[in-house]
Amino acid sequence: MGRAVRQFLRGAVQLHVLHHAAEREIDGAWMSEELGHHGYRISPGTLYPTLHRMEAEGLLTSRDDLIAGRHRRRYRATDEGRRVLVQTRRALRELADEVLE
Amino acid sequence: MGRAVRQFLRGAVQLHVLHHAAEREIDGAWMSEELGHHGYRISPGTLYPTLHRMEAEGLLTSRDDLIAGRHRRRYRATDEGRRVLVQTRRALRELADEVLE
DNA sequence: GCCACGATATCGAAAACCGATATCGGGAAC
DNA sequence: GTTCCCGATATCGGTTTTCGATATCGTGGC
Repeated sequence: MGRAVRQFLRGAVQLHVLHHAAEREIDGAWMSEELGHHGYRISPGTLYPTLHRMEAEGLLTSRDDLIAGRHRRRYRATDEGRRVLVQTRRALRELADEVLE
Repeated sequence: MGRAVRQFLRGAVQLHVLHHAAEREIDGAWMSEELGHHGYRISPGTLYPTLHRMEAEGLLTSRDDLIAGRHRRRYRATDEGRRVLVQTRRALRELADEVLE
């Protein structure tokens, strides 16, 4: 897959995160696997800072969950995150309308 | 508009460029205006290096056109650029299918 | 106590982004 | 024909983001 396609997918990572985090609690490992299924191949060194940024911007909240001894940081979308999700979906819809026949 | 939306749009800039450059000759100024109409607000310091990169990667070819005295670099998509356009459209379609309703 | 594990966090280098500024060539003014 | 202006493109320095690789951290098994 070319750089241009990867760059497009990278821009969509936050949309993907918000989409799932608005439905249920997610964590980094699950998100990494989920994105992998869609061919996103995002590295931990990109994914985790992205989650931190989104939390710092108020799009996500997190709590530290202990599961079978191992701790997982679980994220949910905030109200602001849901607003941004709506905006980004609208941008996606417009893009699709213009670029797909 | 938030950073997350802008980041999504930025990832789509190359898709937009390929979409138009596959139909007709484009130049930086026209592309900048066209993107502006869709709320993209990309700065020259990003747009021009992006066009250069895409040409260096073989997605675009350019010729230096003189129009009313001013020279404009006009771009067209290459065959490789069209292939990447198809791939990126496919990625967009899958994304829309997953994230919209 | 010590080690292996899995998830998360962080590191340093490379790439990309940005606003601002420089360049460049012809037209207009005079 | 010299000077100034204008618009498009190119480039600059600083900041942000990405990346693979590696470190950290807490628990359970031994």
